[in-house]
Amino acid sequence: MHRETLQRYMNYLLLLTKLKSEGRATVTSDELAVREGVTGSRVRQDLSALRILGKPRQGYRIADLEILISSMLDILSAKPVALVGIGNLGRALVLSDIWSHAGFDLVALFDNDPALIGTSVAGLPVRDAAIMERFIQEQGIESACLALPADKAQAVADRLVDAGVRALWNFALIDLDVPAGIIVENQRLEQGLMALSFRIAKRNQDIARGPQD
Amino acid sequence: MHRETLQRYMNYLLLLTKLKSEGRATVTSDELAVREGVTGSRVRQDLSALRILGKPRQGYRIADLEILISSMLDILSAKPVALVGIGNLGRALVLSDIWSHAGFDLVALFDNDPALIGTSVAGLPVRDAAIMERFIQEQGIESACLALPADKAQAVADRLVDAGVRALWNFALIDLDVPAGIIVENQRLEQGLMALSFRIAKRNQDIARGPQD
DNA sequence: CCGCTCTCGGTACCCGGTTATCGATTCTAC
DNA sequence: GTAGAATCGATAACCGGGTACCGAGAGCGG
Repeated sequence: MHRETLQRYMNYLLLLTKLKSEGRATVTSDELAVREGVTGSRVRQDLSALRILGKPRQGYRIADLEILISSMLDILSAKPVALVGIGNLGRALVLSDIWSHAGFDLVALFDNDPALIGTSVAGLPVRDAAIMERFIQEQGIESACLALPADKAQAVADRLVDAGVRALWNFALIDLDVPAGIIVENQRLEQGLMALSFRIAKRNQDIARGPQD
Repeated sequence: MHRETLQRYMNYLLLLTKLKSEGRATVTSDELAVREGVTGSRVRQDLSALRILGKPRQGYRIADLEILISSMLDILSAKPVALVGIGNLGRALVLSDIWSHAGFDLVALFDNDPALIGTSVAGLPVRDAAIMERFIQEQGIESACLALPADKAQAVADRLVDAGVRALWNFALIDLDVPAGIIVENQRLEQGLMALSFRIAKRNQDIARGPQD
């Protein structure tokens, strides 16, 4: 599945949550399509791929969509995950509610700063990074989040993989080098900002060239 | 230009920086291609679109690529940008070096927490959100970053747009409703984590189905 | 009960992104 | 200087995601 398709599913889910909160029970393919800048045909194909059936003149049942998309993304489970690096970014992530929304259960925090070790964030103790491997092995944790400076990320990633972690969510701006089969999802904040820069430049060019085109 | 193409350019840039730091002066299309999981043909077309010329048996000059890709993304400029919301995420962003790397100059911080107003982060004073509109108008700031809870983001976005901001980098997990012509770049951390969840589920399925396929 | 309308499900088509291919060019080796 | 290898630039072929279209079924109005 292509990244863009996956993103559409996630956006459907976001929109469904909003619709449900408004009391809606069903939604048509065209409604979902407009928000994504895509046609109803595409939405129907997306949903058809998940074996979701709608009804003519009614649309799709929102509850069904939520369950099926969620289970495809496997965000209803509670995969244990560790977070390494309790800086500002790490703390922001700990305090957010994204973990459960994405099927994870944040169970451990690690840092190597003596001033932080032993403190708590959102009820979770910050543990000494020195015991990281042992803890991860004992708990059978297979996912980890790296909220570290770029120069420390590779070394920590190596240690995590050795300890049994098989999926990494990486915020450091480097290309992690990991063995085959280990999943790395890079969250490149910088790229979002660069994309914004590009879009601004493009808009300004377009305006300069022909405002009414 | 499609999002994926844009991302390739940004990844080229990231790799070029790394290569340059290793002392390399030129790079071949195939080298760039491998990292992106794409063919040399595609890279050559990407670069050709920027009117970048390479030389047979040598490749492309890294310095040229950097300049041309950077100027396409307009990341060599220093567009003033304001950041609203000095929580953990906001602080992490202030302290990062992404702004200059993406062609922005972080010039103002805003929050409405009296305990924060007047303090400094990375040398920048946190200003009272009450004077946000005036400051932005006076300084001619056209870009802003929203590092706020979802329930406050829309209201702040409205105020910013009224004050003249025309591009938003939004970390709140909502679809901002803005007038036509205003650019919104959503940085959905949640989606990165969901994508990781999906990829883990998919890998586990693949392994269960046929390890050697 | 009978059309009418709306929306789904499936199919065919289209377009653009990706790959493959080939001639052209330049560097290396001898 | 010449042969050979490597790599670019351009073009053609391919492929798959996206769209358009059409028939079918479900609700609505009379």
